[in-house]
Amino acid sequence: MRWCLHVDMDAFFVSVERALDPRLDGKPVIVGGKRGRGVVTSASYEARRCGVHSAMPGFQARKLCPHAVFLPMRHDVYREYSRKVFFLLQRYSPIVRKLSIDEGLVDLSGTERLWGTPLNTAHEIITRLKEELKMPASGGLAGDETLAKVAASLAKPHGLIYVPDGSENKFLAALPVGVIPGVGPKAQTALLNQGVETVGALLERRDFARRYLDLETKREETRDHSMGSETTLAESLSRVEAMEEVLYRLVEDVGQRLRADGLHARCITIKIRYDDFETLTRSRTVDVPTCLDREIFSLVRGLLRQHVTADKRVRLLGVHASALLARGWQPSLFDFQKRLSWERLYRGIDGLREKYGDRAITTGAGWTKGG
DNA sequence: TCTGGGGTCCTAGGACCC
DNA sequence: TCTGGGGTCCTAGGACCC
Repeated sequence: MRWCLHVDMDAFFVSVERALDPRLDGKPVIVGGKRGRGVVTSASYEARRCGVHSAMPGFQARKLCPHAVFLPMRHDVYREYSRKVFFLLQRYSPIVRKLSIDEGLVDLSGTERLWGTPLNTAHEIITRLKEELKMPASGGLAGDETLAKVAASLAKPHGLIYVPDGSENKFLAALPVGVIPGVGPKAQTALLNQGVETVGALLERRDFARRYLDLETKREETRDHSMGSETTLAESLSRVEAMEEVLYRLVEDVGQRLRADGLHARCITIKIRYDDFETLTRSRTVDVPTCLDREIFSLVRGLLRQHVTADKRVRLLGVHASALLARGWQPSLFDFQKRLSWERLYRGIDGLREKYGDRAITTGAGWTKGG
């Protein structure tokens, strides 16, 4: 029998802040949403009682919960705590999969000899997370990954739900279809219009079940990764030159991350969002994959000038790299030499930044305009 | 001073090729 | 005087997740 434990941290970013500053215990705490146009990233359960939830605009959260403690995001700190969490999970099984910064899947199959029944082990893990790391978590224990995830989401906060072998259908039948990972508001509405409200009803409709409930076929690990950087401007822009300066900073960020991972991108995309929230993306695929700021910038600048609407103000700009390759492309020898020296230069800059901070080297105006 | 930023996956149309 | 048609790549948009 296979046993999957899905572990999901409760209000993870808030919990990390509390682990570092116990004075926050018991108070409504909100991470993110401080800047003018920011949104809530994580809200403590005290804050949620006021109606605050993640993705809510900051100004709204402040209105609903003015006495909350607002904290800025500290990504590095959360990543460090995430490592601690997964280090603890790995004590209980050699097979632990990281699903996100605050979610993991522990395969407890065959660990009975070492740790006792999967249910006891699951309890133990949730308890240790709380006691050793001060990280409250919820768990779902089931014979299937999807089921375990659903169970964990229903166990929140700080609970554990166990779905015994053979009781899967009984467990699922009465639940709304929205509990299925991948079924969001749109799909839920579409299903509701067809008279399908619960997972049980969905299971009876073979046509829909195939589309939404394909629990068996697991996705292959052939993911075509992508990475990007985007920013909502504190103030919307109307001058193209000002947009280009922002774009260059985004390009630098993406280029640095590509080089850090030893990746080259074949497809570069620009994202533009106007004040009225109309959003467009325009992409270019290149023959020679690149990780060079100057090449990426030249592409996105071209796309910007070609597609930006002159009389509308821009509130967000983004640069994304996709169709990422580790190696395997064959430029001509001449190009290769030339590119290699550029790559070396950028890597040198990356190194200095890592050592002395992002402000150590800034690009001159000539580069910004030059492409 | 309304509506973040990091991603993945899917669909659909058109170009192009055989 | 008729519209095949399958496969792949590129592009754009959108749903969804944390």
